[in-house]
Amino acid sequence: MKDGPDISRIAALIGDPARASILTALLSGRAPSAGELACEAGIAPATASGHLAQLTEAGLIWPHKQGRHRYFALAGDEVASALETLSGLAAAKGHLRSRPGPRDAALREIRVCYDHMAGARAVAIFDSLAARGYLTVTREDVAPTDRGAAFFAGLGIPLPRTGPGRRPLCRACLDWSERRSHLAGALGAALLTRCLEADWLRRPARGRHLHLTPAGAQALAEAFPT
Amino acid sequence: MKDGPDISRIAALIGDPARASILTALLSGRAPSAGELACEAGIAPATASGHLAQLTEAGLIWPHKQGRHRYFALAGDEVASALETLSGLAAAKGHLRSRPGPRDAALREIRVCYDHMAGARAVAIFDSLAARGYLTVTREDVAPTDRGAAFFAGLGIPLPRTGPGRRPLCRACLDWSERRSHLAGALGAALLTRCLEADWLRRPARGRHLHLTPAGAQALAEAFPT
DNA sequence: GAAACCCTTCGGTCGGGGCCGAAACACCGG
DNA sequence: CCGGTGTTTCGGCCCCGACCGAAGGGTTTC
Repeated sequence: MKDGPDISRIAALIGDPARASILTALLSGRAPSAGELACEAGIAPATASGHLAQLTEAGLIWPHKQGRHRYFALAGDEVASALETLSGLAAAKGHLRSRPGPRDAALREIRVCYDHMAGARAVAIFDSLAARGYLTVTREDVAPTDRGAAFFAGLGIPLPRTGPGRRPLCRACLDWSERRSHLAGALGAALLTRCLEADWLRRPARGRHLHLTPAGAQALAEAFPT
Repeated sequence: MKDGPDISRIAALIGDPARASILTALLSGRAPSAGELACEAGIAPATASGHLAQLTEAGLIWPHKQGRHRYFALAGDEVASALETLSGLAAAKGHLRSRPGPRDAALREIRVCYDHMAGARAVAIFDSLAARGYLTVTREDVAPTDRGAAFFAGLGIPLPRTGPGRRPLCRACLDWSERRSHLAGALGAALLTRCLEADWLRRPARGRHLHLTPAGAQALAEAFPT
């Protein structure tokens, strides 16, 4: 009914919570893969694929295919500036993210992030590893030390193989509830797998929750002292 | 899933076509009533009322009650700037409004706007009135001259009464298809009523279209020469 | 007080679109 | 050629929310 550019089409794209999560994740300047973005938004890869297709077709993001992966970045600074302007407006009007609810508390404690652990407990594990010299943590990179490799072997986790075309061994993933890093990458995935297999953690049929068993609480406290 | 302001809530508000129409209408700086905004967005008053409540609660617009009417304005320049930024982004990405279709052409020629005429024909009438000195048009106001009053009386349209609490006699309404003003207000409404009653125009049961009868085409051409 | 007018609330309908699981498709390494 | 992995397509479910008609407050004019 109005002339001019169709403001509602683009606003509707940003208006979906999952797509907004994707866009704000891209606002950091990184170029994550489709799967990582799905994890970030808390949705299944299939759903994320649909969202990414919409955003790509609208010209808001640019895909960059490389091997099996597809990495995404914001299409330009015009997009970034529009997102920032909206953020400023939202902040000015006092519309903050959902305040913590009852089940939100459990999520903040421990949950699945893609294929590794996240939440307060995961951050504590990361800190413990770093404090005892099992990980070398730089601004850009995370790697296990020799002593760290031995420590993981003692937990029944041999270091996953590394190489070109394979998944990075370690990554630092920013935890949204803690605003600090937890362990991601192939090693983070192996750690979660080990915890599930040892029945330290159980994952419900649905959702991102993780249930910490009593045995798991004790084992994790011993393995990762503060 | 992310911290920070909830960008998606506000974007979702702007993302609905009806609400976007309302907001862009307010972007002109006018303060239309709820009914006018409903007309602008092409929705029923009941629906518009719901949208306006949402926008008000979100702090994007400010209501101003006056008598039976409720007028609305944008809540501030932050809102306006966010809308403009989105417009710019939409334009840059080539997302224009629906391209003119077959029935869109008819709408651009002549249509109903609330309770008066709009479109190319309505703009031509407005220009004709102004050119012949029947209307005094200032930047802020429109008013009929004495000669204009006589002219309208000759058409069978006595000047509607004016006064406090009553509808403004004349208003200039910006035409979206022509980007110029047409005659609104009580006088504009009376003109449309006269045209319908003289069977110069017919309005279908639904939609904003107006059908110009042959007699109407002749009568309007005589009454409002270019 | 009655009537006209503007706006809102309420109930109910309905369509769009987000979501997931499963399967198909691409790509890599062996 | 064959598993492992990342991504997309497909089919179907389901819920949110936009929409309208009708009825109910408020307000102004006669």
